[in-house]
Amino acid sequence: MAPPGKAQKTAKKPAPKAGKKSAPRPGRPVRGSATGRPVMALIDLIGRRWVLRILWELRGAPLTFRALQEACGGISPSVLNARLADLKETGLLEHEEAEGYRMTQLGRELTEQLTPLTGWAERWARQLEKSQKP
Amino acid sequence: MAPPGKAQKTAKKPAPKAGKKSAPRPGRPVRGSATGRPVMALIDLIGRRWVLRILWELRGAPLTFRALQEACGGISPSVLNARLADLKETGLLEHEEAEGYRMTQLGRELTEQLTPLTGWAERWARQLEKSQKP
DNA sequence: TCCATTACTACGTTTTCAGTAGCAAGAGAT
DNA sequence: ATCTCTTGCTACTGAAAACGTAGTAATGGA
Repeated sequence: MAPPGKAQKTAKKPAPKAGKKSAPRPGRPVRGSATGRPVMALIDLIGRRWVLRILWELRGAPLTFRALQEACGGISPSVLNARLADLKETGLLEHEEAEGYRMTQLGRELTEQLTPLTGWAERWARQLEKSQKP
Repeated sequence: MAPPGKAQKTAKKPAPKAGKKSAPRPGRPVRGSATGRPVMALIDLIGRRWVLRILWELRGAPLTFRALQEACGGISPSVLNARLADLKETGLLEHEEAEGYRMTQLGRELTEQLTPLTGWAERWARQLEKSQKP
């Protein structure tokens, strides 16, 4: 066991005392990594539920809040709103009165990197079929 | 702007009634999408907490359970084990006595598609710095 | 035998998400 | 002005997931 003798009194953490959460971003410690390396922040961000899906649904045209909610199969508005706040805060998307939520340039670059995953997913599906019901 | 008459579906899900969870996989309905499209299964899978991180940590050499746990900054063993089960079940990684957990060929192809995200994350970091403290 | 390591499992606490209801603001029609 | 509709949310409760720690069985030396 690595950490030496500090196990006797199980003192609790009394005051994390965070009033508000903010999105993971480069330069700050994130879940499971204190280095602040940008790729770790990205992994933390897009590893949160719905984030990837939201980006995916917005890869084409902008969508309004309600349209996006429907596109995501009825995601609850509280969670959707929280994720949208994260994505706005990290500069991946923005809200315009007329059109709704849309990708920023940066966001578009990210989703462009993600589109080839479709191809991989197809191969994955074929492979699983083969090994599953042969 | 908004699609008209199909916003008010009051479809309820009264009986989740699942004895056991299984990983999202192509061909089956996943969270927020009933179509079974492979890319949706992928989005669901890697949008789960720690999945992307685990893949990331295994992109180089295989790691034992403990080494992986440490690499992920002290992820709890119950969650790690659950995620490893998901990833084994979906054919992305496998466990070998001697070396520990290692990517399958398919898994390696996926992580190879993900590595360029490092570059994007660097640009993201620079952009956020600029717009933050100008 | 004792000690260390590995791969987990159990379980109580904390955090996050789901699901539904509802509200304030704006636009158009009457 | 009022009525109705849409939009973008907020509030609240209950369920699910993750956290964190302890502990167990199996294996391998010294």
